[in-house]
Amino acid sequence: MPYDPSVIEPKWQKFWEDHRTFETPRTPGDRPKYYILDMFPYPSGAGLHVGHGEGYTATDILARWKRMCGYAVLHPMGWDAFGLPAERAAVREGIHPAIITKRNTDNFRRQIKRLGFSYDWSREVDTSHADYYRWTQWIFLRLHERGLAYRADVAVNWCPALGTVLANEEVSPEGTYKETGDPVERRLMKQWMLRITSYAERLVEDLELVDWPEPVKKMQREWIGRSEGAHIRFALEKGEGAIEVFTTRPDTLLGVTYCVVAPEHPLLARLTTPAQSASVQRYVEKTQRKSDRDRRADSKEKSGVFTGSSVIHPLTGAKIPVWTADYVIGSYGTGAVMAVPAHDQRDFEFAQAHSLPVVIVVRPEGRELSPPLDRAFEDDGVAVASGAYSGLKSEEFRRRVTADLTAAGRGEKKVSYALRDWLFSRQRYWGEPFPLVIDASGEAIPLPDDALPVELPHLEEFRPTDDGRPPLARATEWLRTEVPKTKAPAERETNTMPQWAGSCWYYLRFLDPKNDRMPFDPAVEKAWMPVDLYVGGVEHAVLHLLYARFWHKVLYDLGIVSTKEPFQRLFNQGMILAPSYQDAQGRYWHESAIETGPDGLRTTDGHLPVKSQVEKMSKSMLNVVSPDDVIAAHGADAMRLYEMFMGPLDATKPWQTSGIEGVYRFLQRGWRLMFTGDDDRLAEEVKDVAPEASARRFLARTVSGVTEDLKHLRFNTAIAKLMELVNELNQAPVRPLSTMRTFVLLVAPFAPHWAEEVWAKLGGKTTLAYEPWPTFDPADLVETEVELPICVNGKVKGRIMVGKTADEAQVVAKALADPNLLRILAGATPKKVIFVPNKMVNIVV
RNA sequence: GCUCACGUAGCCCAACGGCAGAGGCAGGGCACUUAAAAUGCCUUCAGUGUGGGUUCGAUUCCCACCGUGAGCACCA
Repeated sequence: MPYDPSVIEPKWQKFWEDHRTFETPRTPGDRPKYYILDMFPYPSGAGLHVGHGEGYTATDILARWKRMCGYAVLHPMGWDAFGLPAERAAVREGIHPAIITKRNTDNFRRQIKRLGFSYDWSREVDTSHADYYRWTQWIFLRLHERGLAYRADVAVNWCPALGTVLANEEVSPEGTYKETGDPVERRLMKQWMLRITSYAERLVEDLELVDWPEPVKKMQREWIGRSEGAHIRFALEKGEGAIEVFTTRPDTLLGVTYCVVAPEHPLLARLTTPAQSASVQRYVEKTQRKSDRDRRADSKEKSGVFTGSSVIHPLTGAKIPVWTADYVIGSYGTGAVMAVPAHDQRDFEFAQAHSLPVVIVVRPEGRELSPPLDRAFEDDGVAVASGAYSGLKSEEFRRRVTADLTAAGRGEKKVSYALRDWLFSRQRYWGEPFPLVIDASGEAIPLPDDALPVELPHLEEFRPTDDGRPPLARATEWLRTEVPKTKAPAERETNTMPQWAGSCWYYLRFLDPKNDRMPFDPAVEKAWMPVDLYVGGVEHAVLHLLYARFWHKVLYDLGIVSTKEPFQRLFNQGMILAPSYQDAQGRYWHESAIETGPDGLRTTDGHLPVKSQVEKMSKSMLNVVSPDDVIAAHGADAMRLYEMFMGPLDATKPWQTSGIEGVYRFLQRGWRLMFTGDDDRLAEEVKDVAPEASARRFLARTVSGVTEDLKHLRFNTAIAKLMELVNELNQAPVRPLSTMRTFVLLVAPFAPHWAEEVWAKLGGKTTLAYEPWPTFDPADLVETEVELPICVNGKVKGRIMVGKTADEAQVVAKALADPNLLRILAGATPKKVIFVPNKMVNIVV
């Protein structure tokens, strides 16, 4: 039988399933553990795409390799199954989201299984099942007990198109929902919040503990936005109280020429004088109407109005006018700033626009700064015109003035974060219900643990109610309940948790997925955590990874997890793009409708000229590659190999349908190395003999190279080395059986079905999944002789063979004796000779 | 606007600062075949985006610019 993936792949998938080949014991026992995790998918209606396949293939290769290296490998898969798309499909199709979700997860499972991944399916979890979200609710109660969950009237990101609010992290800089591009507006609503800000410091600090890509750490640091500075109080000129500002530059305190409060600032009304009342009110209203997007777009012109009031400078006692302007953000710092136009570009622009004075109080070291400035000088330097502080360097100034203000009770050192609390409720049906009730007075009362799960009631209609309440308000029976202790009437919360909730802890549930007494057994947690390698797309750099880290730290504080961080090593696979074809009208054509004409690419039908470009895969661009089609044509093993062979795992790279031919041929050639004809006859060249020295060395190099590449996730070069080995063996008159066995084991993690089948044909009695990974004799890697290039002035002019241990004198003597080199040197005396052992000789004349 | 990553044959991609090519696709030739496909063998193809610098020697390190991609964007 020739190599036929459509026969052997289902056969081995069934074998693995029947024999529970990849079920993992409850704890690793005395073997070293390796927890390798994929970011579990949201099972969309579109099915698996090749981008999923890339990450899952990479982790599967590593999982299989680690098993062969003797590790206890935990490699689970599950479904992030709550979410908006299923709910929208439910409205559209009139089918319950649970049914749609089941349909989608069934399809995903089928597609994933068809790729032959070695997941332990007995640990599968689904975040939308009550036996899972029961524990999501349980964790919420722990958050609530610790004061980390609270309800507040907050200005939220309301998305009218979706009919729900969104977290800050879900809104793009343009003021749209990141997923769909629908516009988002500001609205004041009572919402559940999680106090992630109280973990801000640790979320920054503990990034030091993990082995993550630097860009991801950077994005998290920037999102958290830690900055050190001071709070300084400017007393109101009239009446009690003060404006408190946050600044990172207390050393510019003497350069303050005005203060600004945000239009949302609580003191604004008190500050506004009757004479200014009308213009301030007009300004505030104008600002409120502006979306975030407009506010940002208008950022070039610094608008604002004078309040009519002044505050007292905490050091000089001078009167400082107070303005309100929308360039100051109400929700950051204290919502008020001291403006130093000479040393802050934004303040400078505002001062220019409104003819406010500019006072220079810092000059660059070794240089004077003279007015008028054409822009702010924002660097550190030396203080000038700052009374007793004059002459101090900025750093020293900051320390001293902060201490002085503290002593005077007018300020103190302060760290500020850009991170805001996490908006944790959504006006949706298809999410986790909150485990609490709201009594007649409007107070939220948590339910006891034994009341969990609070199950989602069945609904037929998933749109918001006519009076604008969330879909759950339609479940009138479910809604009416009582306070558990007092039996007083109460209502359930009609909001649900956001999609991120379930994915915040799924990696822990995988450890003990069937446990019905607790989320997971702490003993099991200790044995497996942390996740050793977590692979997924970089799009989750801030959202999911920040939220999960936050929950994990809360669980750590509760003493139910043993590690500070959940994911020790993170790897982001690159995006896979695909060529798309567009005619002059901008219409897209599928690759199959394109041919090469005399003047370039054109459509086969009608011969319209088209241009091709490489873009993100998308339905509308007709360039989506489906794993089902690829598998049907070339099999899962070829698909796996090609996904890895395209290029480095972290690179963005284009899918080329023709590229898969190469790896498919590799599998066929590998097969034919061992078997000929239509029966299972061994090829004549395969003999049970010991390999010759040179063949042994080649194999040792391959084993060593592939092993090294696997360590560093360099799958593309590992596969290239296996191809080299096939090319080499193909030429060889004799193919020792032991060499062929080693070859098969090396291929096994990459193309497991192929490898199992060949292994069995070569006499294997059972799966090779736990066969020891091939080793080699290091002596075989040592070359006794090497060919050295001889350079003259850096250019290669010849090459000589020398012994590996030859010293400089020997090598140079041999080089200078080379007739060709003698001719090139033409009697010139070498000025200098550079000798790099085993690398090269460079003669400089 | 700011930050980061990446630019190597027609294409995808390799090369501890040391011979630019490991591998694959596509192209060409030959063999097998009545023919084609498949297969096997052989083979063409770049001097590394541009301009400087460091070095005996640069695809690799540094600077500037161009191009592509990603992230951030009044955070005081």
